[in-house]
Amino acid sequence: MSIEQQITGAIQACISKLYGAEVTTEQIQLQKTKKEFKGHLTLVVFPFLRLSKKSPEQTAQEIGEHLVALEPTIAGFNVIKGFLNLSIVSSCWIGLLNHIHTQPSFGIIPVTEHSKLVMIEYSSPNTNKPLHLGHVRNNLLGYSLAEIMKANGYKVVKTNIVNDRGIHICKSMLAWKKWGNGATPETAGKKGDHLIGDFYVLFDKHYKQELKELEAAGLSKEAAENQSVLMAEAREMLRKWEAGDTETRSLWDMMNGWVYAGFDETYKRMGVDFDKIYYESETYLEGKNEVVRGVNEGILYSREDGSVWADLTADGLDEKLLLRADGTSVYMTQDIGTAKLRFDDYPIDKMIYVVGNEQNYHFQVLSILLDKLGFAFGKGLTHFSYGMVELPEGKMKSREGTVVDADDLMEEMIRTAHEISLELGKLDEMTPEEANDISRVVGLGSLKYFILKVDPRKNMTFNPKESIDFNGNTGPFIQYTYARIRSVLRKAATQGIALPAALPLNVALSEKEVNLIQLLANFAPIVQEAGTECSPALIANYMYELVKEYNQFYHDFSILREENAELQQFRLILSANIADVVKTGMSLLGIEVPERM
RNA sequence: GGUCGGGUAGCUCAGUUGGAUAGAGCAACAGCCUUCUAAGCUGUGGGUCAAGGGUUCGAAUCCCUUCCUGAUCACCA
Repeated sequence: MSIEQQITGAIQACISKLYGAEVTTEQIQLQKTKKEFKGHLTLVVFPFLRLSKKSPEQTAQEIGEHLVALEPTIAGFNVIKGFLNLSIVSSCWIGLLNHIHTQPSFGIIPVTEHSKLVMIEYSSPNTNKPLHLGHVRNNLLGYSLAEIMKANGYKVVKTNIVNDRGIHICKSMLAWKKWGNGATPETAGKKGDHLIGDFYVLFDKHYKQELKELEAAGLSKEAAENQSVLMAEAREMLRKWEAGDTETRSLWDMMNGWVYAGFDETYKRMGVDFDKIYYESETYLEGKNEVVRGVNEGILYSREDGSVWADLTADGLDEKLLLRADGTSVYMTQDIGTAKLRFDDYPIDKMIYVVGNEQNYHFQVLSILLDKLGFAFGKGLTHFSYGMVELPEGKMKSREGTVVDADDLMEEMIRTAHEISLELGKLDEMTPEEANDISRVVGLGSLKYFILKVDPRKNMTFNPKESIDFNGNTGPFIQYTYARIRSVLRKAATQGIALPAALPLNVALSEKEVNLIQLLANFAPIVQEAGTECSPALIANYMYELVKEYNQFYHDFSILREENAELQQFRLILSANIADVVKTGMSLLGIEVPERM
């Protein structure tokens, strides 16, 4: 039983005795006492005024007096307006720390055979250009959410649906054929995804030029687009691809292979991975059968031209096309097919799509359609909708060359971390390997934390000109705190200080120390909330609060120089547990922590 | 125009089922290394929580109106 539960019970008994009324635990607002006030837990007494028929101060006063008499764990109280601040005896807090200390899981729920299975789709890139900052946010959120769901006791399958077919891929292929001179990643000295991205841009450049010339010859914009030879060739290539033309397919295989090798490198650098990858080229025909079934069952309808539609006006939405007149699929149809495939492949209890908020409408429709088509999982699908990453000038635009490349960004962060570490003399006694590894951990930690600390639902601003900070509310600040604690613990070990399995309860604690125990105990509920709210940011902000508090403690109190042996042991155990929670919490964000930095 | 988000300090962001004097970081200024790592700690200044109304003992938080802003409303994905 937690301290809060114990106190809540005492308050219930107290209200019952004082006012002869039974109140539910929901009616008891017991919260952590604000820093400015004395005490540990605060009861808001306003809801009880109609019972006491007295002023807030008098009510708080009499409840306080009864509580102290009734509940031995309450050492004292003070009243400010309608707030009853309770002080809990030190032994209670040490008991709580002992409890945390002997439970290495920190509230992480183990995954068992009977755990529910959640599939998380994230990343989902196109194979015609390298990953950029938008993908970085997606990947970090997806990976972190997967870790958080695992910590909440779910079996997790991380999945990626690669958009590897379509007109955009053909554009890159065509440009390579026309102007590539047989370039490969090796001959060009470039990652495959970047090479393909360059050809995609090259196609666009030539296409624009062609349009300009046609328009100069007096054609309207629309007519020029219709007469474009380049676009016609790209479309022809797509037709050949769909017909299974051997030459087109092998070119496609080769070029996609380059892209995948590039993506793999980026994913590896970023520290994200997948359990199952779906390729659109293998799934895009799947939805059609479901749609045809939907027509037969009268859920969907055909028009005279043969196209198939869903009427969603009853749900307050529009009509939605599912099959074109020529029988080909659209995006929605493919997603229906992919969903079916996935549920055939895995016993999925919950499906989460990590996709930008620009597709809110799409997923609203998808959920309704899957439900109408009789898929039990349709209604319950979660669209983890996150906001855009914007530059100070607004959205990233590939045409204006303002797209922030994922590989460049990571390298830049690692390089900056290396420079700063050098300047601070942190790398002085390290081997080059150690120095590089710490730079990598710190640089990526900074980037990841910067992105994950923001509420995922909100758009966020990234200024490429101002490099991401390493001071203040940042990843390195949290990593640094961890490294400091580890350093103290190493020193304690060399001094032969042994730590007991449990601390004696009679050590007197400072407010700061109690505060830290309270924060530690908060980790488990935060992890839970991060899962239900789909918000790694909750964990990030908790981490910051915890280490900020710890750094103040570290500054104000000494650990190894403390002469009282029991107090010293208490501080070491407190510190060790904070380090463990930091490590665990950061791992839920996909961020590593260094032993020294 | 319809639908759905967002608007908190100069900048980037927190702010729990409605609770106390709205908090951090960055930037600016002023301090703290003979002591467990100064990527740290302490202090100063900085706010009409977009505006107005309502509910309430109590509103940044809930409701209504208005303003600004973003996304979406494709036979693109």
